[in-house]
Amino acid sequence: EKQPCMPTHLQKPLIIKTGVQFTTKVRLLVKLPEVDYQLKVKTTFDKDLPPGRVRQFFILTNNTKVMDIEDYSNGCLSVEFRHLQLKEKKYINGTKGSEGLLSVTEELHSLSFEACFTVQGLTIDLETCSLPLVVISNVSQLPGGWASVMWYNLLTDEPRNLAFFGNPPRANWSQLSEVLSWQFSTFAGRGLNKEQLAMLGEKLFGQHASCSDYQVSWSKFSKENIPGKPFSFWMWLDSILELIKKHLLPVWNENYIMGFVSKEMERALLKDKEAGTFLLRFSESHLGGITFTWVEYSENGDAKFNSVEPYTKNRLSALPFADIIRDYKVISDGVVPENPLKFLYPNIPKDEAFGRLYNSQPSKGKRTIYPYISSTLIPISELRPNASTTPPSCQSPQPPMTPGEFDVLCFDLSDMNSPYSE
Amino acid sequence: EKQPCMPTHLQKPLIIKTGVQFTTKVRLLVKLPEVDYQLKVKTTFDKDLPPGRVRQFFILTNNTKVMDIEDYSNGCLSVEFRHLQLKEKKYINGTKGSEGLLSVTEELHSLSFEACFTVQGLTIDLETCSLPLVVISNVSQLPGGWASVMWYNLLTDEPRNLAFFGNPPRANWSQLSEVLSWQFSTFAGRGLNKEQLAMLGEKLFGQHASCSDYQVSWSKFSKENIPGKPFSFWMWLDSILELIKKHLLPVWNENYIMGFVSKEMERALLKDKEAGTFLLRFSESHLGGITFTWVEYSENGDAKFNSVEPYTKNRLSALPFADIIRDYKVISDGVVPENPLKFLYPNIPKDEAFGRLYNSQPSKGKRTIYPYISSTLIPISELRPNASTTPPSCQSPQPPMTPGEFDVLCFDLSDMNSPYSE
DNA sequence: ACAGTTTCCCGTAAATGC
DNA sequence: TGCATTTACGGGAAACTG
Repeated sequence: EKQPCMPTHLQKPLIIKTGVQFTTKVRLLVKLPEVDYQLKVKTTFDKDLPPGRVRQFFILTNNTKVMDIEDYSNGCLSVEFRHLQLKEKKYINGTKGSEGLLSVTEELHSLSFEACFTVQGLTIDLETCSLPLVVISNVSQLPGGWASVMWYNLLTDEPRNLAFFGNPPRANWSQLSEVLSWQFSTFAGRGLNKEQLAMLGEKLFGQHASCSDYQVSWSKFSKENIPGKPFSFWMWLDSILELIKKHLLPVWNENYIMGFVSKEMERALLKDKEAGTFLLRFSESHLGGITFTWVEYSENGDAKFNSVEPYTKNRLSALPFADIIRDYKVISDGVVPENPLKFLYPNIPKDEAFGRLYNSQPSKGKRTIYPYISSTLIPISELRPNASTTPPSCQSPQPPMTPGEFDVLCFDLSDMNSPYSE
Repeated sequence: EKQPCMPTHLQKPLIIKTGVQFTTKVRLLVKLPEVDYQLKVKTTFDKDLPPGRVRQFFILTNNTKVMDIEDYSNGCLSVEFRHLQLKEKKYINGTKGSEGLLSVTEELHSLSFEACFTVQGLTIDLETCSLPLVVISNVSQLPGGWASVMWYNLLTDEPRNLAFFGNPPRANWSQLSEVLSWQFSTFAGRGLNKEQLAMLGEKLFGQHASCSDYQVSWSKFSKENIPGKPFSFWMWLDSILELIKKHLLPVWNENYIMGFVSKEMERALLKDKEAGTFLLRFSESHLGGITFTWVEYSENGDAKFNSVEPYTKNRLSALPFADIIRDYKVISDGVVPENPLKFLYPNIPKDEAFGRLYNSQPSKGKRTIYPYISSTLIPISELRPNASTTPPSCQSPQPPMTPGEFDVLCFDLSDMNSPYSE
């Protein structure tokens, strides 16, 4: 019979996309007394799934079963499976299972490994399996997958509780906020500070005290929409993470993006600063948008706050953000256009902050191809005299998390790579 | 034995990409005397290829072989194969064939259909096959594929000369230019006029008389690079066709793009026109670029011509071309920026020509999301006083083609669809 | 080293399923 | 009908392969 091995070590639980190759490696931790013959390891996906599961997958490539021992890296045997690919097993029996309660990214799967060998007349079966895996079919499901992985790692130490999302526990904000910050520091190179986390907490809990440690439900974190918005808290936050990764990395890493600031806080900060002082803030109303807000003073000394329509990935791929800040102009009726952005909050001269980050030269540079006049895009806003501006609401909270530690024995599922594993 | 059928009718020879689905339909033209049993048709790809062929493909899907009669549309039997997919047959025997002379898009393939039935004790084998097909593995090979299809259609009536590109004939410019114009009228809605074709002829033949009917070799048409350029004549022309299809359709269809004009001709046309008169021309130095050139006069009355750096698909997807024309500004040292484009050659006021084609309102319109100031991109050129401009060379020729007609008999390969068949 | 060719796979759009 | 999920495949880039 099967000799169940102790669980398995996996740094980063994974998200696997059907049809996309992934790699996994298993290591035998016990030293076998001179096993000469070829030791075969078989990988099986969704091996022990309870029947009636909604979706079930299998490994498409013929690498499914047999593999011989290869590496003697640090004295122990290991196998690496490459080019594995998942495909859905259609119509397991009749129709799909029932639990239509869970969404695709809440459904947890696993990859099993088996081997069998004989030592001194003893037949030994080894078996181990990975931490829970999320299977998606389109990259558009990645954010949902990440949410699941985070929640699982944060809230359980069980190595393979595939039913975790049947009744997921709540998270303390102190834990959750730490994980969120960790996401930013891992993927964008800089985590979230206290003020930024406070704003996120306010978004989840409202204006309540940021001192007590509220609990967040899984649903509130990633399933329910934020009141009045067509997306959940995590979808919103992840869209920002993506925006940073693709378009704002240097600016983010220089800490020039305050980012998570309520509009009320924003005004409080800018009020009384020098005219032309601005700060950068992520849009709360649209996914993956960033805007800048600057302060001006009318003749009677009243502060006036202006924000541009948030820039999203499409706009930013046409023009890098630093260049937008450099070149932004406001036109008011035939006057020579002027850039209203002068000082990055609290008081850093714009070019001093962003100078190194500017890309295309202010139009002239950029080796002009001989007969042509070079041309760049300039972001402009046209203000009509009667333009009134009055921004809306505000919020604030704080963070912690520690990924589970996993034990190791016979098998060490030491590494598993898919494009989505970090 | 096989009863070879007469060739086959195929409106549009095809380009098929491996791994991408295509559809084909075969029709039986003879009325069978009450065939009750199921008539099976088998499709085979690259059935009779000479061995040693460089690449060989097969139909991946299990739809490969059997299909029963389905449609009685207009009284005749037909089968439609859907979701067919091609995959390369690797290592036919040992290494690939030898003829490394032909490029992938010059290699012609074919799709065969076979059926067998018995009438009144007579066993009849039917067989037919498609016109030559080009197989590609990436859309980046499409332009090359189109070139082959055009050349084949233009220069032979043979239904399946798979060795056509072993020694491809030359084309008369009178024929070729007609095909080229036809490409534009088919895919972009408007063909090429005499002047445009004359410029293309000059590009191929130099300044020579455009009256005599020069011949163009296949190599010169699509394989050799244009002297001094890193692309062939067809690659260049096709890049423009693509640019039009994706970004310039309305402007092209309104006939506002002169497009194919040598720089010399351009100057001759603009000289003496009112200041601010401009015309639109495709870049000859870069793939898929369009520029505008306008005329100005210095104080002593000398004409001065300016062209912007050509806009390519990336820029145009950030900002539609009509809007670029509307908003383009030139800045000279602190002066209020001005749009130098006033009249579309010969003398149409800019807004009269392009007014209907403008997209985003001149910034203001576009329902501004409440607290935000809307913003648009404006293309600008910054001129320094010492900017000198002097454009280069010029050329000119003319067009004709008629796709072959194909005969029909037993089988009528009536239709064949792939995403690339028009 | 490199050029021609294929593979890989994201991200959008469309199709499908429920 | 609408939403959730999958499929399709263009397009850019990496990997392959002689």
